[in-house]
Amino acid sequence: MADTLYIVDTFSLVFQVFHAIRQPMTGTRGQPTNAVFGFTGDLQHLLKEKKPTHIICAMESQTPQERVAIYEDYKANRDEMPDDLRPQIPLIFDVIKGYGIPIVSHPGWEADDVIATVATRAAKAGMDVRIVTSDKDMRQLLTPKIHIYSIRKKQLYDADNLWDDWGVRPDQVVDFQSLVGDSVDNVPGVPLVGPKKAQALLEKFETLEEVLANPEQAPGKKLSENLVTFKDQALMSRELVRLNIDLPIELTWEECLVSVPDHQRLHELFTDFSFRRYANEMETELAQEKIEQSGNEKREWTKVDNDQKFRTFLAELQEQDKFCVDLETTSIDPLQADIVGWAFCWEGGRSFYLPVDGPKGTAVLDPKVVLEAFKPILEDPERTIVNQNIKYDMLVLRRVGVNIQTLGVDSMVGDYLLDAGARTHKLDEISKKYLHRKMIPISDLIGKGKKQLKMFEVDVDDAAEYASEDADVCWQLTEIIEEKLEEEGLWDLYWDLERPLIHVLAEMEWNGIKVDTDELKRQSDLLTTRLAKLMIEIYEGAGSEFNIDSPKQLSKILFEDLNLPIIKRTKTGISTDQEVLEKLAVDHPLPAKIMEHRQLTKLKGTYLDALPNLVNKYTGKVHTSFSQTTAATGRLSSSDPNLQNIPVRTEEGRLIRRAFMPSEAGWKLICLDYSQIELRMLAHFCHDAEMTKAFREGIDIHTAVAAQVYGVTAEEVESSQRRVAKAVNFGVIYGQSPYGLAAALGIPKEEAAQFIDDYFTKYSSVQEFMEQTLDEVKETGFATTILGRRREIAGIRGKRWGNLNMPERTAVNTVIQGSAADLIKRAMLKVHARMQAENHPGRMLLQIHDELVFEAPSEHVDSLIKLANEEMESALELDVPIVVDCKTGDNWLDAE
DNA sequence: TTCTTCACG
DNA sequence: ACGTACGTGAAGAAT
Repeated sequence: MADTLYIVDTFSLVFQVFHAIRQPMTGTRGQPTNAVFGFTGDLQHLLKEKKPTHIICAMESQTPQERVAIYEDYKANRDEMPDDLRPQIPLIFDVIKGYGIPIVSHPGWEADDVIATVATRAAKAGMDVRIVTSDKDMRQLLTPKIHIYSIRKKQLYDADNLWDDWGVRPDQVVDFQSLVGDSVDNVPGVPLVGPKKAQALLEKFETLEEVLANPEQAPGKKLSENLVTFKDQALMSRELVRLNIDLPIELTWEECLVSVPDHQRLHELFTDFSFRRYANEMETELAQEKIEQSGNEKREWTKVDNDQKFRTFLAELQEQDKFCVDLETTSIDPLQADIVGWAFCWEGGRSFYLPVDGPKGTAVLDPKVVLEAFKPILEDPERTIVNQNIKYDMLVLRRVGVNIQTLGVDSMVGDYLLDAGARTHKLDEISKKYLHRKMIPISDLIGKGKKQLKMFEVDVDDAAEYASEDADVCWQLTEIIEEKLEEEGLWDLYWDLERPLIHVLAEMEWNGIKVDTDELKRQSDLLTTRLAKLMIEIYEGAGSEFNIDSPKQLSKILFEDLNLPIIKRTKTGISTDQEVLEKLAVDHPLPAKIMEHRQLTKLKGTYLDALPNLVNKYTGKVHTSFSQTTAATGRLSSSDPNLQNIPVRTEEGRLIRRAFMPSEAGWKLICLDYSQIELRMLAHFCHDAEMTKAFREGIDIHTAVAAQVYGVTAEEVESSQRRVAKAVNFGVIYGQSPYGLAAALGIPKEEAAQFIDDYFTKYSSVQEFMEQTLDEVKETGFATTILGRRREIAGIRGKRWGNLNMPERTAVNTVIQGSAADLIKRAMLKVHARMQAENHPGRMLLQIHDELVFEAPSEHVDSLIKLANEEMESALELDVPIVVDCKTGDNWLDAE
């Protein structure tokens, strides 16, 4: 493959993106950055997608005068550089330099001539040349080796394309343009000659000389005259159009080689410009470089696969008061997983693997003997156990009768506190982050896709290497993370909140919740019937059959066949979401049916039909998995199945809750939920007298706010006013914009802006809290919650409320949502502790952000409510009272 | 694997 | 160009 040189027509591109990106973009100091952003994206596209071997950025010198000497009005029609663009030019230079791309210009000459010279030279040297420009003048350079690349259209342009456009060969372009002229560059040309006439003339006479030599043969009297009158003007135009390919530019191909970008410098620049995504990419690259530099050192590990070795190992384990234990098992679901092997690592970094299962004929230890020997050690409260995601191992062990007592650092949870915003907290990821060490991917052992092996089918030596690396890396990580947590002031949050919470979450997952699969089946069957009918009606209404679940096919029906108006677009097509369908429903009966169909298929597919498959075959219950390390704000998340999003807002969906029930006869479900917890948290942070008063007096907060803003008494507040107040209240928590509020309420943006204004006039303390929060986040780089949980937030700019950007909204919301998450986590610990202390037979089953669900024998319901209520309401001392509402029932529907 | 949509707080 | 109120997880279609 020949080398490929990309020549970037820098200013051509810069002007293009500057005009393409209309909305203002600003960096951390308010400097405009839209053109920098667009240009950076273009460079990245070229480097990543086109993968050139060589690249340069060509531009004109400060004083391009050569052509002005020929024609003083040359480019006189060009606009001055816009004020918003000028300051971006040095920034663009910085970016180009950061990528290590040479900037090439030549005194007195324009970029076009520089490009022509370099391109011609490179083609002669055997390179394939791609000129990145939208400038038509460059077409004269086209050869089999030199093509033009349009970065907007992502298309190459060659002599064939030229023939299609103008009907001339590349060597005729100069003559063609000399005749036609160019208003942009103020090249005069010959009057009356446009592209069509020029093409015809050149087809007949081949060259400009011949055209001018035979003016009488041109069609039309006036045109013939013009060819005589404007002969000199045409010849001068040719001097303007023709590019110089002989500039004495000093440039070696060596300098043009694509090199490794200066990731450090680019990271600094992109952070300064608030290009968050690009900055993150540079960070990843930096980390990658470090890993590649450091390499992996081989660490020692020992396989323990006979009784003799096991006795020796056990004696050593007895000596340890802190160690990492990691299980290799048959399933990622801890409640269905059987142990295949045990990996350990401790002080001194020595690691071990003990297989208890493996391919036929390999030496393994007796699982029962091993388990019995380990049980007292693992259950010894004086010994601290560390690992990555300990909750998993706790549950696997609990199934075989082992209850781990004392937890130390969980590397996953620890990293979550140190770096809440990280994409994941998986072991290989944090290993790269803290140890700069790459790990053996599990796919090396078991493969990937359909024919994955089970862990016990893997060669024991391979399993041993893999497993002991896990334990080894994890041990090192827990040591480092412990130190970091202390340094960062996050140790108490870890030790007193997140660490004990692991026990509570394990307990809840272990408990599981009973679902009535017959009830689910009944409801599913009902929906099947209704859906069948709906489907027929929809096909009739549409006039044809199609896949209703396919947004693409649905768009065709709605917007092509029925010609309904397009309300909004998605990235790849026309939106057909709920909001759109609601608007369309006014014009046509079909959208309403689609909406109903959507709702029912959702209920059926995601809940009614999916849940029975997730019932555990041993317990007959569903055991969700709570993730402690997913939500960047500090909330938990739930999956497999997600029991935090069981329908409740619509009557039909709500019925699904009837299928969730107590797991034993004579027991009840109990739901306790915090009332308006996020708004109370807001009132607490603001120390707002009015809001605090409303909460202390137990007045409905939305009514109270409506009364304040509208200047009426609570009794006079109308339901529409309360609705607006409620939306504004939520808006405050989410970081509202007039746009968002307008969308939520279905009112004009100006009206929404007015409400927000009025709100902040009445509640200036809320505004102060916002501003204070943003100041703090800007200064420290972190949003911090009531218990000191932190989330890194970059790119905070102004603090003008009503026009917040993503980082600002995230910052404010994180403080409120995260503090509410802190509160309920602490409540869970206290409730759990009380239940243990009082030996309460009830069980904690679920947490749904501001709500806890329990089950208990009927006769113990009251004591549970009392206990839980007390602990939840006193979980934290706030400026405002914390109120918990409670309901009980024979199923989740009745208990809501 | 990515996109769109929609269920929850 | 991006996204349009914050935070999640899951399903089905399209790629």
